[in-house]
Amino acid sequence: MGSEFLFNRIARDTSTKARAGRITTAHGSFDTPAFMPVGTQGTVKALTQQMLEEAGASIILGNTYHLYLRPGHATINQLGGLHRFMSWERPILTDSGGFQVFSLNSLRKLSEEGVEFQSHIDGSTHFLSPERSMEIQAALGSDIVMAFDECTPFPATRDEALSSLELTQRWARRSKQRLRELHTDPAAAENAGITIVNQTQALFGINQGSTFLDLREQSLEGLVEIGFDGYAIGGLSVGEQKSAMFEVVSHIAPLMPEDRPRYLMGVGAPEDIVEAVALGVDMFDCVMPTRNARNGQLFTSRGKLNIKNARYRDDAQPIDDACRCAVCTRYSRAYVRHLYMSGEILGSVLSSLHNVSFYLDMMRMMRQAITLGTFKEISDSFLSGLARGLD
RNA sequence: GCUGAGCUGGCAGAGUGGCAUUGCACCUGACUGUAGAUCAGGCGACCCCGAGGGGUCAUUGGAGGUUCGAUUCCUUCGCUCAGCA
Repeated sequence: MGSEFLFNRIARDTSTKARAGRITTAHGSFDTPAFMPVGTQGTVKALTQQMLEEAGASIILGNTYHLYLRPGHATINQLGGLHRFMSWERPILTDSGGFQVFSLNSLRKLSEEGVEFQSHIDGSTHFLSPERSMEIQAALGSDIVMAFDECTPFPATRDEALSSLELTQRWARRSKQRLRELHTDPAAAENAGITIVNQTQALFGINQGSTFLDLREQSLEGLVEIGFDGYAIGGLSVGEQKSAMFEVVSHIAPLMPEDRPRYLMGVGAPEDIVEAVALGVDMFDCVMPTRNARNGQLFTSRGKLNIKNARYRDDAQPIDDACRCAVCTRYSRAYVRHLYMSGEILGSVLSSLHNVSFYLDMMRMMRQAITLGTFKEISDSFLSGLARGLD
């Protein structure tokens, strides 16, 4: 594993820690800093794969937990893996199920071995472990596999954070061992009932430690010792203050191996992503553009806008006149609002397309600025635009 | 014309002597590795302030009555619907 997974650094900003690069996988390459739209159940909600391609999505997320429960990883494996199943030939990263261990905590029982949990769909009992998560992700054939971790709940005492990160550490080692085994020992895959559909799956380890900076360092050292293709910062945006989140990112990101991708999991709002790019983060994912779109909240270069507000009833302007996405070049705010007020599906479709396009354009803008050496000016101006508001 | 059933917020629809319930619609807000096309709050008028609330008045088709107190009971008028002439 990892033989065809590459991270090439292309440019580095001099006034910040921002960096631009290119990641190569078995399903092609994508440029960083990158935003990965979240497609939990084999679909980025409300968008077709063609829309995603046209909006410029170069990698998307899938989820181990959800796809394991439905339709089942064996089914997807038999159909040729997740790429073929959902007809998406660009890279895919799969989350390990670790986040569901956190968000579905009322339905689970945690042990050293793994997590016993009840399906949120039908209440049936299942067991997820590092080994099981690797089997599922191998069956799905994603290009980037995430180690099975425990997303430490917030708030956590220092002792809780420590024992949580140590568990994540042991699970990280087991994840690596099992994924390697599945890839190098044909009998192992066969015994697990799966076919290896992607020979070059990269594996990322996940940094934990809550808001304790020394624990974050301890976690990172342990992960680097095991050795991963990339490193993720997990356990943030789980209820802590934003200042605490950036304290962690600004401390730990620069300590992460320079020659490996750095991935900040679950973040975030546009301004959060810009700030994290400036701290040297390469990859992001977040449900915000898609979930908020379905709930009528749209992102613009002048801050966010709730399209359901009465003030947009007669507004002939595009959602964002600075946006050149397929929605903004064709439809008015009044029309999109009408779709929402009427409960029409197209409202969610157009809003999701706009929000995802907005995020992807923002990433493109930052990549270009880093390469041209203008990141500081461009990002400052972008942030002040967001803060200016629509009035 | 007779008989019966009704009339409650923008709409629908509970309540049957003591704070007018709920849904829809409408108005806001929230959402960060998706148990979420979800959730939360507001929704008669006017006034006050320390911005958290506080106060006054009105209100269940109209008018009257009984009662400490009426959406609820009584009288009457109006309107709607159904059946019968």
